[in-house]
Amino acid sequence: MTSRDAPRPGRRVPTQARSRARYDRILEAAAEEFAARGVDASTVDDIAARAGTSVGSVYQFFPNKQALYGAIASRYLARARELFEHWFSVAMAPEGPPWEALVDLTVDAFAALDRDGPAFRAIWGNLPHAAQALGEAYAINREIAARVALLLERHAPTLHPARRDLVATTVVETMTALLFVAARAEDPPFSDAMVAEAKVLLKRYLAPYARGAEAPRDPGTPTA
Amino acid sequence: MTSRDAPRPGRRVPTQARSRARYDRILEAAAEEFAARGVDASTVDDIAARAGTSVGSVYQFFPNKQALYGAIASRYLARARELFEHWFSVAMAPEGPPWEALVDLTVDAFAALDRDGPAFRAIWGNLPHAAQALGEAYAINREIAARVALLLERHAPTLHPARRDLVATTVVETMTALLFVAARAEDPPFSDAMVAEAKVLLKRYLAPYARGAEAPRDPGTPTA
Amino acid sequence: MTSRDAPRPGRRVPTQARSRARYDRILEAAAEEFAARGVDASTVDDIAARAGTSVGSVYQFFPNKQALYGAIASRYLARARELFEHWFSVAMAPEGPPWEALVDLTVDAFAALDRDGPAFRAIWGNLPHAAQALGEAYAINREIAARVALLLERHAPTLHPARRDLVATTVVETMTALLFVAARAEDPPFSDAMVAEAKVLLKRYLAPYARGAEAPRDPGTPTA
Amino acid sequence: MTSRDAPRPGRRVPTQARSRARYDRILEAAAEEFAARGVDASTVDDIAARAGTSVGSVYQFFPNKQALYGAIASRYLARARELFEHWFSVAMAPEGPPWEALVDLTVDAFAALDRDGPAFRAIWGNLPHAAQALGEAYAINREIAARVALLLERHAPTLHPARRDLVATTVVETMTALLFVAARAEDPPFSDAMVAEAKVLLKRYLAPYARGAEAPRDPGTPTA
DNA sequence: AATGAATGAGGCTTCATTCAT
DNA sequence: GATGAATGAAGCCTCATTCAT
Repeated sequence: MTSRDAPRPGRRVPTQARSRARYDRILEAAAEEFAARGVDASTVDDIAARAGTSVGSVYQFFPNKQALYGAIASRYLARARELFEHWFSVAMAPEGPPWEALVDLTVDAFAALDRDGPAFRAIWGNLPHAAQALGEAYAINREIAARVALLLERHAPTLHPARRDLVATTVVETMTALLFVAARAEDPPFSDAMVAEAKVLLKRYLAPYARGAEAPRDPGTPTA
Repeated sequence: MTSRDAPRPGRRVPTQARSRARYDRILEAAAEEFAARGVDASTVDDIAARAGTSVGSVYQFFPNKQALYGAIASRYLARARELFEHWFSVAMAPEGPPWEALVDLTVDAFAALDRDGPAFRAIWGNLPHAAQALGEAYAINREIAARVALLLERHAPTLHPARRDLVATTVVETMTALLFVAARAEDPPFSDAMVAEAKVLLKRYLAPYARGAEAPRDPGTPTA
Repeated sequence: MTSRDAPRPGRRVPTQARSRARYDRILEAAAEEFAARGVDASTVDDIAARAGTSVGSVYQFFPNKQALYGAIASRYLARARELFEHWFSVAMAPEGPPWEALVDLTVDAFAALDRDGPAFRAIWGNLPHAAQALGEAYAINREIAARVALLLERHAPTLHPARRDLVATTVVETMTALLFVAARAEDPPFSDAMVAEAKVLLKRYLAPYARGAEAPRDPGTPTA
Repeated sequence: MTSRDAPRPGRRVPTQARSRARYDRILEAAAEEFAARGVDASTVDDIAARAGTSVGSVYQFFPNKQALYGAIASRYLARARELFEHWFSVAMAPEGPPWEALVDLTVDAFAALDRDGPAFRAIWGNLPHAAQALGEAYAINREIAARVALLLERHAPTLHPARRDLVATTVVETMTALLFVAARAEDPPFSDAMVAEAKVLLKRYLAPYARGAEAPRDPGTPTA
């Protein structure tokens, strides 16, 4: 992950490693600033200072402030994709876990992703910047929702495709919102409770869909 | 919170009809700008132009840009409070509606609130500014959640108080997130579907709690 | 020239006149800075300070630094055009002055133009900026040379058109260069002598062409 | 002016072949950049890249960017001096060429100097930098004009010394300006025509002075 | 000696806020 | 009160120069 192959012992990690470390520190600092004050209120100078470097170095790696947001988001997305790829295979296995377990696993996975740092808060608290930073029409949630829709296709096959997208969007937005609250909270027990409650909510919401049919008797299912 | 008379700090609330109209136009213009480009990217000049006035007039009514956000949020909150007051009395009536209807009514009421203009998007899309604008530790959602907790007290009396707050927060954040998506969508049918789905979700989530007990058999209820 | 029509006596010149004066002061200051240190070495802050205003005011009138150069050049060009228009009519008159007088008049006119301020030095000492400031392919000298070519058409009708452009260019570049030296010199007598010498040079150069034919015997005329 | 040995301030003049080549490449690259975009718009990085080295190497040889301009100008001047030295001796010879031939030779020599590379354009297109780079009060043209004055002393001995300087300056500025236009032109035939025209102009201008007296009847000679 | 990553001063420009009219 | 020109602090970004490798 760090360098390609083991350099001659005791040498030559320098520039590469130095650079890489600096890059990481900058990204981390940016995420912290973005999470704490918002993208717009964060200054590149402050980010550099927090990263222990100079503005110049920031611009060595990133063409502008937006690009910092973009890099953070991309990183996060890459990891999120990995996660999904993993749960996908798990979920697809002939003897895969029941869907409830899948919800638990997914929420936990995302919650873990969030805990890894302030990146999560930086991204979801500044979503309007995503479009600018990742290409005009791009939306992170859209991408994640598309993957959730695929899961639904397996676990709620009778759900009408159009409805499926609606449900996927609902799931993603809800999970995101609740995990965001959890991530923002200073109080760890509360965070944990929030994560747990998110699971409860999602499972109650999805249960009727997952039952294999659209649960005709459920009072909450719209007739239209 | 800000009493009607006694025009303290935030400059004076205009009385003359002319002024009042201008004040409203400014707030409306600000909400539109905030919703469209975000608070930070909106300039006071643009807001004034959109309102058909001059910067000077904006500063006649508002001490600074943040105050515009604050005023929009306050207005929104005031209306939300009214709504709650109303549903409260309805819900409290001896022969009040069943809780499911209450969910429908509330979601619809909020959805209507959103439709009244871009204020909703302006507020929820720029939440980080809420603290700055409304006082350091203030959070809109907290206030709304507190009122939801009161409703829960009536409809899910057996829910442990601590849990109640958690549930209230969950409900508010979820509803907010989903209505935000609905409000943001360009596509009206999708918006409507989203609102409908929000009701479904909330009802499925709350049903076990509302059943009068913590629904011991529900698989989603955490044991801890 | 200043305001369109006499305002009610004792009133309403204010804003208009104020603004206009500021605009002029800024342009003057810019010309001085550009002439003294070059466009690139001049800072907008210094220009504003020299003009007795703030940067903001500079940007109220000009979108960027280049535009200052552009405005100075345009102004100069407009006046130069006026001059030419004038000499044109004089030169075209049935009993117009002999061409030698025309050279004197033109050089004097331009020399006067230069004396009006540092604009001349600002422009000709920073010519490379002309293209950027006035539109990609634009060149001031080209425009002036084109007008000189018209004069040549009258006074040296036998000169081959292609040659005419060459001569016009030569005249303009030479006059410009010499007047530039004169304008740059701190020593007024030297400046005057330089201007006089420029006339001498141009007249000696043009005499053979003006004689009505290409002066076959002139040893300096190339055979090719 | 800067003696060849004794490598004082401006860092050391390289001796090793490798170094020498690099030094030359850097200077050439700098001249090209300066000619193409101007001194201020050229970055040291771009120069290094064009020279196929690194910034560090540039600073090995030159203490700062100005010094690059200075070195280019010095080099050019050195060659110009050589040229003059040569024509001097030619012109001084008992049976030297007539002055007209000398003009042709000189213009051609300078034109050749220009063609040797972009150095000429780099220097004359960025004259404001000459003072900074070569010492506060220094002016290249002054030095060249001084040498031309020496030639005049021989060929127009009756010219009053004060006048002589004026004429020398006029000659230098004119020649420079015209050759600059020629050097800048993309179109080779036009360049050649321009050079030819410059000879024509100079010969017509100098003829009366060279005739050995101040040509009393010449209409262009000022009486003052 | 060569390299190029790191530094940070400083320039351009924006825009919240003030204030003269 | 209303207007919008004026102000200037502050942010983004560039690039000359330094310095560790």
